[in-house]
Parts: sequence; C-alpha cells; structure tokens
Amino acid sequence: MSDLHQPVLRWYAEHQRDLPWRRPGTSAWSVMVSEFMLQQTPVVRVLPVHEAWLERWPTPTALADEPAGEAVRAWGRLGYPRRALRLHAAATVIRDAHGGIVPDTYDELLALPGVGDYTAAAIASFAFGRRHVVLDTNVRRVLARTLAGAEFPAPAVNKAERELAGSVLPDADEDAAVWAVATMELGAVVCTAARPACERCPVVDLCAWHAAGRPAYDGPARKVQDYAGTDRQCRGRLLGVVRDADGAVPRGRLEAEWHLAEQRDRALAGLLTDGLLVEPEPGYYALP
DNA sequence: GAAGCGTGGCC
DNA sequence: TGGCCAAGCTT
Repeated sequence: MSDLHQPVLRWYAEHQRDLPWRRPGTSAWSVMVSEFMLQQTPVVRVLPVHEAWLERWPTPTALADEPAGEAVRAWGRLGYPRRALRLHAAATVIRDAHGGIVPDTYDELLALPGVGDYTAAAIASFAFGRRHVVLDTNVRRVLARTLAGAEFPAPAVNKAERELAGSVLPDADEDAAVWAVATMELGAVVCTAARPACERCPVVDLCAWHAAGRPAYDGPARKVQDYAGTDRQCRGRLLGVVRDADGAVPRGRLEAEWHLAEQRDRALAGLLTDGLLVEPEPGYYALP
C-alpha cells in the first residue's frame, strides 16, 4: 500500500466537492453525461447544463428517442459540440444494444462513441466501483509531482507512466475507485497546474517535486492551441447562429457572420461532414 | 503521433 | 493583454 493512500483518502473524505454526479444513488447515466461534458470543460460550466440535461433526458433511451439536433441545442456553449452528437450516438447504442442500461464494464463502455480510455475507466470506476487506472490530466499531474518529481507529466501517456499509476492503485475495487476520484479531486483543487496550493496538500511531505524545490518543467514544449481566427472559431460562430435560431437558417445569415468566404465555406463544409448541420433544402442549414 | 476540435475565465 | 488552462476523443 502506497504511503499516499491514507492521507489522500482522508483528505478526500473531508474536502470533496458536493457534485451532482457524485451523490449517493446517482445513476450511471448521470455519471456518463458528466464525463462527456467534463472532457476539456471546467466543472462550473458543466453544472447547469448537466442538471438541465438529466431533467429532460433522465435515461439514455429518452435522449436516443429525440433527434441528435436537440442534443446539440441543449449542449449550449459547452464547446466541442461533437461531444453532444457522440453522447446521443452512445445513448442510441445503449438503447438498441444494451436494453437501455449503461453497460458496466470497461470494454463495453470503450466501444461506445465518444468514449476513450479515460472515460471508460472513469464510468466503470465512479458509477460501478470497478478497479481501473483512471488517467486524466489531474491524476497525471498529481503523480508526476508526488512520484516523479516533475512539475508536469509528459505530453502523452506512455507505458512507464501507466505502469506507475497502476502500481499505486489500491488492490480492492472499492478502494481503487475512491482513490481514482480522490487523486482527480486533489489535482483539480489543490495540485493545480498554474498555482499549486502546496500549503493545503495532504501529501506535501511525501511529494518528490516539493522536496526538490518545485523545479520548473523542462520537458518537451506543451502544446497551446490558437483560437482567434481559426477554423474552430469560425465553426463555433456558424453553429451558434443555427443553434440559436428556430428552424432552418438561410445561407446569407451565415455569410454575414463570417466574412472570409474561403474559411467560412470550409467551416460550413466541415460542420456538414461532421453531422452538426444538415442542409434540408439548398442554401438552408439546420441542426440534424 | 500529430493535428483538429469550442469556449470562457484567470492572472 | 494574451498566454495558459479546463475530468479527451477521433482520425
């Protein structure tokens, strides 16, 4: 048993945030919806959308029975709206192939649209208490600091990192599941990227990075995305026009939204290819 | 393995 | 101000 276990688990028991998808009796569907929404998106922005989503679609089948466009509209401004399409597609698979019940194994979850290694492990662990290495950006940062003595983990997960994470995973299923959410929480609220609050950390005295004097990251450059002026921004603007409209929008409305014709046409084509928009009649665009 | 994919808040 | 960051997935 790692020396980190007891202080981290004790800290989590006392300091965990009260989040809807963590409450006792929460459905696996609620957990699944939260995991989709939390991919690359802060908790505070997910909270209201998650609440409205679960009220409107309390089960996967309820969502699957509506057009995908309703999911895109309800997604609002969470960002990366393809996640809404994938969540709808996953709900459809659950309805048609799993009897409307969220599957409880990693492999079945991983097979769902929009579910990768992290999300499959997270749902299996948080909703079903199964033992998995749950490697998100928070856990990776906590382990990089406490165990590897580095400010940040490598740009991509490698075999050594995964084995290291597995080596400190508690043996019992239930302990492992709590460990996973506890290390995530520690990374989210204490061992943060920009301003780690080491004075509030339950394992500061065991932390290799702190012991080394908190040396600055010296690995490969970490990628930072541009946004202003990119195709992504253009797509967001165009989709926003349709999302906030009633019914199909004429092409002129989109042309007025983004004046660089070449980029606008490329973005529009991409939205159609991705299925975020459809063209019900020539020159008109709507949600699917 | 790199690139593409939204949005908003913070310092 | 603008770079940085936020529970990744797909191609």
